[in-house]
Amino acid sequence: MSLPPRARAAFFQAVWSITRLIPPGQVSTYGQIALYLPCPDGVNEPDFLAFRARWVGEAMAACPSDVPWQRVINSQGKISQRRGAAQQRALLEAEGVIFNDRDQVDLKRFGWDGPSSEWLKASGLVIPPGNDVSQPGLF
DNA sequence: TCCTTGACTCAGA
DNA sequence: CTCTGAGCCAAGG
Repeated sequence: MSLPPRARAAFFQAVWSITRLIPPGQVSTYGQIALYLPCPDGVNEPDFLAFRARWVGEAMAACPSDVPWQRVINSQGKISQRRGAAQQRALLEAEGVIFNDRDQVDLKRFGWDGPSSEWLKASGLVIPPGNDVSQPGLF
């Protein structure tokens, strides 16, 4: 399977749009953002489900300067290791996000609830089951 | 064309 | 809690 350039560009744009909604002092995860994105046409559904979170990571690696990329971390509540990780932590701490002694953020406390159902509907994105109620366990 | 690397996540041990 | 393997994509050398 392959992700056509147009679909890839649209996927990245959607990732960035959602990321821009994350308020300062809160964080989201690659997997959480992926939940709102539909499987692009021509893409194998099972493969999409397995790789969408990684694709969100790819989108973050190529994001425009107006995207608050620092607010997206991994599902363990940690900053994914790479060049720039230290800066990401510094930016988050400056916003009030607290890391524990294992370099993790408490997603129960700092995790973002996600876009409103109205926003998702207006954007043509996926409204995950239970989006109207909080799901502290997932994020 | 082959090989490597990469901002992921989940289940199992 | 930590570590590994599976999933098997996309870009660049």
